[in-house]
Amino acid sequence: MNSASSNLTNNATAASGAVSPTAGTPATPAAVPASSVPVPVASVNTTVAATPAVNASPTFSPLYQQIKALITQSLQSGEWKPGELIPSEVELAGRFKVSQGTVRKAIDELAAENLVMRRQGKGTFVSTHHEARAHFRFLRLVPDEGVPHYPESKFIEVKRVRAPADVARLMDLKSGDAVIFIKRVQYFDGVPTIVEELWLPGLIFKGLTAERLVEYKGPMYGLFETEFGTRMIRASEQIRAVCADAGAAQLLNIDLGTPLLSSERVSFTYGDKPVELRRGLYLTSRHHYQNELS
Amino acid sequence: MNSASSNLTNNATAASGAVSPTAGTPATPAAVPASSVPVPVASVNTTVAATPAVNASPTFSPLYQQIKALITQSLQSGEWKPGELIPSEVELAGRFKVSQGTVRKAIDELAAENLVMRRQGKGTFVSTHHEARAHFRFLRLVPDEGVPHYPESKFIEVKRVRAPADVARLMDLKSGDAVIFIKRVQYFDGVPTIVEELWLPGLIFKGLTAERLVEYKGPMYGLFETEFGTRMIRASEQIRAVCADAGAAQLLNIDLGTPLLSSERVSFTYGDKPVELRRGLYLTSRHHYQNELS
DNA sequence: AAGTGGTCTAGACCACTTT
DNA sequence: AAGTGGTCTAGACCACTTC
Repeated sequence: MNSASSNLTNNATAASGAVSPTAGTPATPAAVPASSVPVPVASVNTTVAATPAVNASPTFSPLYQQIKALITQSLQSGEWKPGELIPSEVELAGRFKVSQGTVRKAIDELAAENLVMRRQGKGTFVSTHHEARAHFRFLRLVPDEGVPHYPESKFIEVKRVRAPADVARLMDLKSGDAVIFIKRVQYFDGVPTIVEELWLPGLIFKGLTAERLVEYKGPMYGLFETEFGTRMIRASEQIRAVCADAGAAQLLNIDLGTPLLSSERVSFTYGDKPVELRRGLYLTSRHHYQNELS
Repeated sequence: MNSASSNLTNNATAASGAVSPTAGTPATPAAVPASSVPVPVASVNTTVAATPAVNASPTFSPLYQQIKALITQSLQSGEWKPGELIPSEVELAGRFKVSQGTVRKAIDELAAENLVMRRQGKGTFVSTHHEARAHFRFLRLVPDEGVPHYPESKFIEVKRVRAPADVARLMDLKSGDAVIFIKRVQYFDGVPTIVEELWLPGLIFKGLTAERLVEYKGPMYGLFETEFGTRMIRASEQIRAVCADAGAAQLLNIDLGTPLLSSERVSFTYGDKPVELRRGLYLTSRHHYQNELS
């Protein structure tokens, strides 16, 4: 009988029990007033109430992971926009009915994944691609000598097309779905160094035109984030060495057959959803691809 | 008067004060018996007593960073060897006279840097290159199709030489210092795919011969770790596209001029000390260099 | 049952930023 | 002074592994 509510394996319940200086009522040990017990958004063994679909099965996940998911949802939904301040740890703890430490651990992971940035004394901010330090997160090509700086873009082509089979497969679309195709050349100090082709889902990037790309100053990912509400948060890249074909040779002003670094990159937004395919050819005679292994 | 010891900015002191249910002696609030106060290895604003050299200046560093440094020293000194179990968090907390939470945070970071591996219920182990999961930490070349597996090695040359200027510079040696030079070809499914040259400091790798390399089965880093007490913990890599020269073409059985991926990699051991220079040429017609950006 | 890491809470204080 | 994140402690309980 006193185990009436003990099947709640929620850690928070146990912890609240530790606050039990209210244990002056030995007669009804199980009769804890519901109102005095903090009600976390979820128990350890169940999914967060607000979580839509997906996890109907008994999913084991620590509280802080559930909080992390909730915060991520707010990021995804645009409740807090890139560059903005999110609520303080104390406030979030209150909202989710958990301790500050738990919120802290959730935010720690989000910061490690570059979704948010902490600044002591100021607060926690939503990461944005409109920042010097974010500019080279996905562009690893740096000059052999001198300081890295952002290249200039010249757009060769921007059009709406139907996705070829290989593109569709990589972007989780159906073959023939509408996509935006972009081709551009990038210059470092006036030297053409990168030629790349991009594919973006037409549905999300409706209204993306050559004009908007040209007039926009700054990294393309900044434009995507601000104008299309789509933020790239990670990418997977495959690199090869290839020979320059006629097209690349002309655009990069190099000899046919010059070795180029080929990169095929798929970028993902929240929920591991692929939202960009990028195929680039890098001239590596005065630049190199820098990678840190750990 | 009761602030007699408040100029001690050590957090531990403050926390110990919180244990003050011993506050039955209001007459002498500042007279806390020294023996009852845990004496951390260091205060927040000073360097750990055991730390040799380097930080004589007033160095600000959180306790857990100091603990992390102490643990790293024990790893470096070989007190706990690769693959071995390190003392439990509780034990380390006792040794360093800090709370388990502080040790925990220190180990969290070491685990994030792949220096140790935690296993719930078992303990924390020193990372080792003798493990399946470690094998591809530094080798990012994976087959376009099929499951990655470790290549076979064929050694072309192993000799003691004097370090050329460029090699010496990258490895923090003096030009002319003794180094071990290794040249080998690596095969995937019998297909020659990688030709690479390695330079290792002669002082550290004294006694490294072709025989020992050939007879040793498994990753070279495993051999280095076990036989020479030198563990690679991170590396910095520069990648380019180049054309196969005569030597590479012959070893890889390809046409002269075939595009190859060129990698120059410097590997570091504890204390960010460079201990290996590796220059590789990768054939990327059936393999690619895989990189995750985040 | 005992020991390990993993989670969660609560409360203190510190360092930094802004008002 | 007030608010934020950053550090540190203490203690509880959970999940997993081993004896």
